[in-house]
Amino acid sequence: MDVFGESGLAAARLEDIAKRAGVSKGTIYLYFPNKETLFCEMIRQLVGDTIIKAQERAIATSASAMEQLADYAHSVWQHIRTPMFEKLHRLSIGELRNFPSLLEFFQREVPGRNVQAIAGILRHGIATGEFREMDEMESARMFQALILSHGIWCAQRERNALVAHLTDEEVLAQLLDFFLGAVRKDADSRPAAPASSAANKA
Amino acid sequence: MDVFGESGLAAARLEDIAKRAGVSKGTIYLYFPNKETLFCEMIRQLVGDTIIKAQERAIATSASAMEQLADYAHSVWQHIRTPMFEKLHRLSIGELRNFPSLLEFFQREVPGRNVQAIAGILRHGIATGEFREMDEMESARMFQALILSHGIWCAQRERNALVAHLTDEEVLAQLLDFFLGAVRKDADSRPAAPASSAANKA
DNA sequence: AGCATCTTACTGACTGTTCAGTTATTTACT
DNA sequence: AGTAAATAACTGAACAGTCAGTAAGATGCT
Repeated sequence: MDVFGESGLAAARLEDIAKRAGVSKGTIYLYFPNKETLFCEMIRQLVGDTIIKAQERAIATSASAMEQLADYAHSVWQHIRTPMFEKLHRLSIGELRNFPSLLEFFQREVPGRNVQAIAGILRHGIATGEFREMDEMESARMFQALILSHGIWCAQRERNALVAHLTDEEVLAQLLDFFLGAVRKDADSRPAAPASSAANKA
Repeated sequence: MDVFGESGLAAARLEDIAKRAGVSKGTIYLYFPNKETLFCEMIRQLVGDTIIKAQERAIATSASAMEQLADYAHSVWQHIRTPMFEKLHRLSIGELRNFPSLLEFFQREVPGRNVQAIAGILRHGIATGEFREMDEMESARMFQALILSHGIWCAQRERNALVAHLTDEEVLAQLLDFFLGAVRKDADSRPAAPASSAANKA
């Protein structure tokens, strides 16, 4: 990942990978038929690791939904802000479109699982009355969109004026705040039903 | 862009670019000293085009802030959903980190300008009382995060379960709905019926 | 135990190919 | 004729992938 993540699939040199792994180039070919397969196996492995880490993000179901959400967001944010995730994401954008099944796998397992988890918390919050009525999958997707974009921007903070003046903590706090503002049940509930989201006129 | 966008900087073949441009490879070297420069000039050119297109997104200042926002979102969404933008974005993620000044330029001119424009609309809406008090740059950034992530997901709709079941129009309507829910002033006299009619004016 | 054979893991020099960049030549226009 | 623009054939470096060879241990035989 050090090497692929630095230069992408095409520009990465197998000798560099071998050196980084402490073996010779020939050895790689004892385990992988070619460069592409090595690349794909690496992605698969790392996505696997990510899944395991995600499963460790235990949700304290005793807490309020808002606390659960904050905890979970914090945990996801920490993961998104690792160099590892940044590389994985960059490769998934730049290279994985040439490996459609792998892209599908990545999308299903990484953002997909996140959205599921968030949706679960939202559902809980709706049940307890902390959150307004809504399509929880839809809102969870919104959350994922917010946290992912901000993670990417923060990864290049010094080149990105949008977040250059903010710390990681501030960014997370802002997006949590914004999201909570959108899902929290306020003093008076609004008439806009969740089913009215414009799927009708089509 | 057809060729670079398909394979990235390293894997793109100059002969393919020449063929696509209807010239021979040598001709390219009459205009560009090398492959990297050609690539950078292309990005610069396309970002320039994007800026011009963005400036054409006239805002009818007579309309309500909510209508302005819906119109602007619609226009930005149309742009984000072009193959052109998808490629530009993919390259900006995958390749531009090796050209820091170019990345900075891209970030400033593309998402930066968008956020500025949205912030302007929000400011207007706050002044007219349509929107609640807020940091409008912050909220505009949230909007950008929402629309950008969804644009990327929709570009690979068939490989991405998050949006596979939704049309472009539905996605846009959902995210506008969500965003408006977060910035709209609540307890006031809001026209309840057309709240979700953002995408179906046409 | 001593020795021989087999096996596994690895190496790195080598090969063939691909392709960025160059140059000698042709084309087209004034 | 002169010259600017374009070409197509060429060159050389980089590099993916190969393979003959090495080394270290395991197995088996006396």
